[in-house]
Amino acid sequence: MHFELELTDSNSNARVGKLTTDHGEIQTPIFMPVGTVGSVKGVHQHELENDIKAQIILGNTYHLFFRPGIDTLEAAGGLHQFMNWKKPILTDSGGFQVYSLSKSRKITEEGVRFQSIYDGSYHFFTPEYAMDVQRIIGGDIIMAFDECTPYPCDYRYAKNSINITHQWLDRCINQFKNTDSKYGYEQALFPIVQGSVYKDLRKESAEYIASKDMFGNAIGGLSVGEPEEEMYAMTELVTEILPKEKPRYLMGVGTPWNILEAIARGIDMFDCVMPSRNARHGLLFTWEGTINIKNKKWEKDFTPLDSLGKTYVDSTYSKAYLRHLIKVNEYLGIQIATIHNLGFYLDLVTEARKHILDGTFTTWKNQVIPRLKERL
RNA sequence: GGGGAUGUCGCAUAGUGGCUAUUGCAGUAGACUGUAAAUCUAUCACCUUACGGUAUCGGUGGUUCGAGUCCAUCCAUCCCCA
Repeated sequence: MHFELELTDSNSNARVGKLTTDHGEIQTPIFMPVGTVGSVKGVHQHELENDIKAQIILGNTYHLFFRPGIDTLEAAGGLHQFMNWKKPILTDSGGFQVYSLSKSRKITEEGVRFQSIYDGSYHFFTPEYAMDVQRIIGGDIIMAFDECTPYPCDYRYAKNSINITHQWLDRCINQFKNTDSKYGYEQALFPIVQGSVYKDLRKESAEYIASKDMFGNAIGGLSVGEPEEEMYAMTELVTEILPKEKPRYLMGVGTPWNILEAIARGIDMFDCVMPSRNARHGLLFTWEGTINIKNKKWEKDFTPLDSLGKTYVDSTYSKAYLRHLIKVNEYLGIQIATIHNLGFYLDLVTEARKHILDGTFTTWKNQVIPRLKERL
């Protein structure tokens, strides 16, 4: 795997780069659609590649571990083969699910004991096991097993938590180095910075993570409910510490404007459920603002779904038609909305990339954000 | 012509004497940030920004301290027999 930093903006920390994996190249900054259980909900792999123009997607260790299970995934030859997605995949470690799903979980230095949401069975995940499972799933990029702290989170808890996350990281790295890829292509392990909204903890964590000299680095524990300003401040602080020549991934972010602000602070990779989930719920992101397509005002609006949108659904279907499909619960409505939103997110980062390259990023960003925030 | 049944807020429903008439759907709006989410929340008779107020169970009349619920009658719809 190889990352080439092509250019850094002169007016901001925004960067353009190219990440090369055994499953192809990724132009950064990039948005990675989330495909939790072996599918990006509502769309075909064909649409993902050709219409949305996704360059890499996510899979989730926690959910895939339970369904279909690692035996099936291994027998299938890994997730790429199983789902017939030939481009890169990144898998999350399950650390976030242990935080967001388990009511009864016990975190110790050894690992996490938690109850499955599917059948109530008890499981014990360790950093080593999280690596093993991710070897089997076979993502090109795999994530360290971390603890994602909630917001708000008191200082003592956050401080203790980064210690555990850091210890776990060492064990992840050991296990990662002591095992091999199962399917003949390279996998890269990304460690994760934590530290809640505390500057000194973020700094300490970022320095620790940077010292591990891994292929790329991630920032976790943000966009969990904290004010946007805090999220930006933490991102800024951490990106100043993380090495410039390695890709930086801000986990779970975010709104279109969050993404542009984070790009300005030196982030290269994003993932978020928002475009795909909100599509299913009828909320569309466009260059002119967000649209709640379920609103009565679109009932007889036969103009194109998104006149500035670049996917074929944007010009093929009208707002009134999509509103109708969503209102009557037709699957096609979800499919169209998801293609639109994910297509828009990919267009967003592509435009950002262009503007970084031609030196107009900051002006463009400041111009476009107020419009993105409009409610149509 | 004879006999029977049923009428509850757009639709469908619960409710045989007692406190704010139930629930679902539809409608209207809101939420959603490393996805247990095609989900969740609010609202959903009328007036009021709100607090709050006024109604209401096909119509009318009656019994009762009190009626969606009991009685009479009318109206509407459906079914059966001629």
